[in-house]
Amino acid sequence: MVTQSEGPVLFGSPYQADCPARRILDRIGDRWTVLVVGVLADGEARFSQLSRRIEGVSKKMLTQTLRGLERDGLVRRTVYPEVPVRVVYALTDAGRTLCEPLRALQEWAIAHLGDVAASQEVYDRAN
Amino acid sequence: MVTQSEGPVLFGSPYQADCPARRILDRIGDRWTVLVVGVLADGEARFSQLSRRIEGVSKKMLTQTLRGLERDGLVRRTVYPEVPVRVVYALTDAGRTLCEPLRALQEWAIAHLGDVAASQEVYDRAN
DNA sequence: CCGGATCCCCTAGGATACTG
DNA sequence: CAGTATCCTAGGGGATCCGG
Repeated sequence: MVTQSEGPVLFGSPYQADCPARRILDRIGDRWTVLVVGVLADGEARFSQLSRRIEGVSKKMLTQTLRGLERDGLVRRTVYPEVPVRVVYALTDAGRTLCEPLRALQEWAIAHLGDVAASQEVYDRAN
Repeated sequence: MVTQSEGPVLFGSPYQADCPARRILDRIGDRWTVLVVGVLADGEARFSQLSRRIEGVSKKMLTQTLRGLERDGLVRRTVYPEVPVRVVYALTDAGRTLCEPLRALQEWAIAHLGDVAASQEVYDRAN
């Protein structure tokens, strides 16, 4: 099964400009991006709600991350010009499609984290 | 469909010590880790081969990444004490299970990169 | 309440040279 | 060939203050 011949198998040469691996890594390689998508997967949220649910994120990083996702068309930002402004963030249809692969990753994590931890212990004991 | 109730919701509270999201992000958040696994998905490889296929990675980072993967039990390192030493890296069974979710991500990237680029252009034009 | 603008620190990680 | 050790700097990202 590990065979591979032609076509854009695996991750190809990671430094081609148009290499998908590069792009996707630039996007999800950033921890905050993934966490924001994770929270928004539960439904829309306001800035302060995101701030609270993603403990440890600074306003600067949260803003920056949301701008990036908005630019990518994965998140929609809606401003309600009320008295104190209200801003709501939600995943777009495109953004929602990203949840699936992310969930697969999370499931992998849940399924294998125990083994990984055990392996680490063995490794550390031997070193 | 975006409803959610109980259970380990997508990424939950990201700062619990045992939160899977945290762990998995620590692992795949790093670009080199993902690229190494991607290359090894094609089969075992020597240090210099990895070095060549993953253009731009420094020896320091490659070593560090491989050590991390070995510690996690995802990669097996075999040393052949020949004249010039020969060292071969290969995915373990556990490591191979990680290929699937990663592939899903890559497929997402391929499918949506065009839209993302288009969205960016629109966004940038408006700003 | 949302988030822009600044300052500033710290460390991830690249370059280089050396060893077994 | 397969690393290890050392040095050094770019910029990620936190803290803080301000404006709409």
